[in-house]
Amino acid sequence: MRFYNTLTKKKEVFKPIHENKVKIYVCGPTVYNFMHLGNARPLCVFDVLRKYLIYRKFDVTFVQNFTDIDDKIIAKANKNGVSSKEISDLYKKEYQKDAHGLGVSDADICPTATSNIFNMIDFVFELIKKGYAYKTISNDVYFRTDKFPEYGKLSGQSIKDLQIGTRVAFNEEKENPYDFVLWKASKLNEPWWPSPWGNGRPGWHIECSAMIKNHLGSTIDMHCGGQDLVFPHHENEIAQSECCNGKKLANYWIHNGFVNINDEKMSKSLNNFFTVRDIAKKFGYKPIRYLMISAHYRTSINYSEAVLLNCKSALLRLHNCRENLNFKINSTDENVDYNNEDDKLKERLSEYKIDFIKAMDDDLNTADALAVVFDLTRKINSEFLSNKSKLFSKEILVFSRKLFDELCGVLGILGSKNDDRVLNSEVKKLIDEREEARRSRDFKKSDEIRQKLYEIGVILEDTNKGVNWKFRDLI
RNA sequence: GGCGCCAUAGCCAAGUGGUAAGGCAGAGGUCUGCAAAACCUUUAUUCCCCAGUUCGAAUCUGGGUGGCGCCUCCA
Repeated sequence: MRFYNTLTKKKEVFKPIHENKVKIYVCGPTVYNFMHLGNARPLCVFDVLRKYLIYRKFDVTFVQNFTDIDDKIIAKANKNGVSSKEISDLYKKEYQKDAHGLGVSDADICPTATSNIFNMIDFVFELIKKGYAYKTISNDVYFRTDKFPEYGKLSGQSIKDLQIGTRVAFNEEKENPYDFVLWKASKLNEPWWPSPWGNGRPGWHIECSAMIKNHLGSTIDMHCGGQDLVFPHHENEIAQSECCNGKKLANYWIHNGFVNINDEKMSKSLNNFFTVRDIAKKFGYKPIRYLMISAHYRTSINYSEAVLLNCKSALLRLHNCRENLNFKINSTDENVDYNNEDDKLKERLSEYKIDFIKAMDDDLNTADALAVVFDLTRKINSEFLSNKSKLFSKEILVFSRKLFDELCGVLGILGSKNDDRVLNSEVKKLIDEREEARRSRDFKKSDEIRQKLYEIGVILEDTNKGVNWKFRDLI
């Protein structure tokens, strides 16, 4: 298994610190608004990473934080005349709703910044003690970047060249323009916590460093996040953590690409963002997840309605395969014997799993893995589900379904199964009525009922084994 | 100014030295009462352009062109 490591700028063989245990930290959202499509990218991508590692029998501890204290939260709270906590609690809840819709599993630990304040204070205290940080006359605390010679090793930036840049705010209290804030002295109308440097609140970068140390320890296996976090956020995390702990922060740094609109980064500041909630209302959650993994995680993807509809169609093919296979299993006689042919078929089917793993092992190539899933779909359709296909034992059919579910499960792309829901009696009656009309060759009536059912949300397909029905809204 | 990424069919997208995966859309056929779903066939002599290296280049090197990102909060 190999991953592209931002730190070394090459694909590396993945080797966890402790045999088969993997500690992962993902930078989570600042909760001051609904999740937008850009936020959904790392969420889906790293959820697939996690599911894949678990699939490959790793013991994964997955931590994703919530930044619940921040300028934007405070600004929104003050604007709405409520507390910061009310804002962050609300959007945290809404974030989780969308995350679940996207098929994302809850992290093993999802700490909030405000529940780790004391760890942050300890962390800053330690940095000051070791000479890596200093307090200003305004009671802010800054990190001393020039005390860490390796500063810039993740992003490939050197402080010297950065100083040519024009975008850094001038602050005469700082020893060096690139020193970054660890602790902010309390201002009017802001939440604060007591500290050795006076009342205040933590800076953004220190939150992650402290939460990692608290929940995962000094060194973790993987640190993940969006490409825009490489500099300065992750660079600063490295500086803080490695100076404080004297140990490497993370062995593998994994960064996802952006979601673009017309080739431009989707962001709140550009005001070109779409919320996941709005898109899901229109197209459902599953096509969004599909879109996020349809390309390799490090490339940028463009969002448009046309592309999302494309994803929905692709997903429909997979969904049909599973539901048709299910129908086939439910309508297959128990007394068809398993035979040698089935053994050979099992072997051939297992090759798809090998290809899937090969794709995923190569820096989580979900696009290639999807191609394997589609190849398997064609195999299942042509082998078992075509009109000409012969009789198969239930065992081999169930084997195929298990394999199919297994691969789709790692990617998290398929929604609930048809049989997770039951038809109500009125719909059942209509289906029977249509069958009756069809048997007596009253096609006008049977087509009318079929159309009516379609409008209610049930699709009927006539097969040689009887009528196969599907819910229309499962994707 | 510094650092970095990208360009493959109508659209989305793998492939990164051995002769262009997969999906959507399109065309033709099979099946069906008609559908739907599915299957079969078909859809890039060519990978932004130019030059070079090589027996061989979408893939490597150099030079262009076009687009984007980070260096300020950001996924």
